[in-house]
Amino acid sequence: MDEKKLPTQEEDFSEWYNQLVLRAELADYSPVRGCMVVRPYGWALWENIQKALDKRFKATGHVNAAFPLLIPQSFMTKEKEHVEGFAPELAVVTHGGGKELEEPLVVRPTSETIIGTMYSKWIQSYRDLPVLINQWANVVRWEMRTKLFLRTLEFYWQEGHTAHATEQEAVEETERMLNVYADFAINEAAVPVLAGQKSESEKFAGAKATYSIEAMMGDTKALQAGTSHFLGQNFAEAFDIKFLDENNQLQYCWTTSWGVSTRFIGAIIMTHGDDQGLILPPNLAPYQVVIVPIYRKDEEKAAVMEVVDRVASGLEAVDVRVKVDERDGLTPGFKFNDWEMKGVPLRIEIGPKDVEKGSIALARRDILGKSGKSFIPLEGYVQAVGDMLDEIQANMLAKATKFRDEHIFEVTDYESLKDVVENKGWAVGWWFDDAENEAKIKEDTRATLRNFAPAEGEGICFYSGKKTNKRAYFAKGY
RNA sequence: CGGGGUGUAGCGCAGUCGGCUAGCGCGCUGCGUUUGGGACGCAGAGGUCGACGGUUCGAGUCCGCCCACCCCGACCA
Repeated sequence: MDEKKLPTQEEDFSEWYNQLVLRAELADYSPVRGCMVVRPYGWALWENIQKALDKRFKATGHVNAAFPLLIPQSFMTKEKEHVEGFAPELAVVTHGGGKELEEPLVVRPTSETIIGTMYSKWIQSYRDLPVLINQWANVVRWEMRTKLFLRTLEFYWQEGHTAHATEQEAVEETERMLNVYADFAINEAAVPVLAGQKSESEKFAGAKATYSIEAMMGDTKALQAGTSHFLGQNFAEAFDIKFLDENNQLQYCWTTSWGVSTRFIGAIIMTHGDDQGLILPPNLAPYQVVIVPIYRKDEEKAAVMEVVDRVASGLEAVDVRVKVDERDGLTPGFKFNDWEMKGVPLRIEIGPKDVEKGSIALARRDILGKSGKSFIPLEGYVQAVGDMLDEIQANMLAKATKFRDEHIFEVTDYESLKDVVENKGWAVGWWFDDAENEAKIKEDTRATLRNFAPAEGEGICFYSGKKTNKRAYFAKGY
């Protein structure tokens, strides 16, 4: 095996992913099976995701708080569907301080129960509503098969939990946050997503309705990249979250919850990455620009570094995230490959020839080779680099959107659905909503109903032949 | 939990029929020459051969049991 190169996506997409995560230094395996260590470069990416989302949460009126990691086991059993959904994947703490606990504690797999408990205490009146809280946290779900970022025993996420006076408000909140996620995915991560409602069988344990954003990965499999749940009054009833309305009537609240996790990093990797490594969208990349200095002798080094420092500080002054690769003893060629593996959107090369000519060389990560390379005069480089980053961001979205659209196929009968999900990508078609039929398709093809698609008018279900006003996407998923 | 596979240096691996001092590549350290697409030379450091038990004059190698991890299925943000 050539250790310098990744396996290609073509020959083994899964192995390409595994090795890329390790070699780009995003994450590493932990001593505990199924857990992951997020390395500084991966965490920096997560921090940028956090910033972009958090800004949107604040802009829509939410505030952050922190709820505890440990939850009394009994809390988990209060909402019937919630227990059933999560029972198989709970980690339970039975001992503390050297003694067996009277009541075991579960490590949160999500926080509806503990937050619901607190909300019942905090909410008395319609004047207390709505409550719009988010928390950034880690959660634990005991998964059987794990994969870095996509499915690990412990993962990091944000979970928003809101309580409202009316059903309509809660439904609006659910949709608002779904749109926030879609906006974030498209405009920050350059990951085109399809937002829609999940089917009954795919919805969150305890929810009335679940919505998701679905992204297409480079192997055409689907990845649920974010979810938003309308919880109705299920949790309000289970946790006694009540308020007095304007008419002095006691009512249950309507609640929602919504989350995006470190899994989203997997979505970025598999949406944009190529055989050379990661390709990160400029808006989220830990380093937007890397500068590789080139020189032979010490005199050259001094002259080159003078320009390098000037270029770097000029960019930093307008908040471009810049890394100067000053590592000694590595050839420029090695550094080019190294930063390509790490997905830095734009590379600037500065050598003696550039110093002499008063220019710098730009190489964009989204277009490899000569066609992605350009030489610009030092004069006005700040503007040029900024424009280039914008262009890369836009190009990445356009490319990913084109790829996705080319791999979605309209189906009108079951045979063509089978062919599409097996060989081509995603299928979309008229679907008469029926859980049994959905299960049969899943069993037959291993493809699942990802979410419902926008539909106008009526059509004939590709499976049952029944008249329906719904359309749905089907695909194999992660 | 079912099926398959692998455990030898930080990583990837070789180690023949049981044989004496366990090797190779990458990486790592030092020095020198290099540096515009994955540099080279020289000198070094680094090992409870997954664990336990057995067979044997002798076990990385054969036998037994255990453990861990990976891949494929059932479940999943």
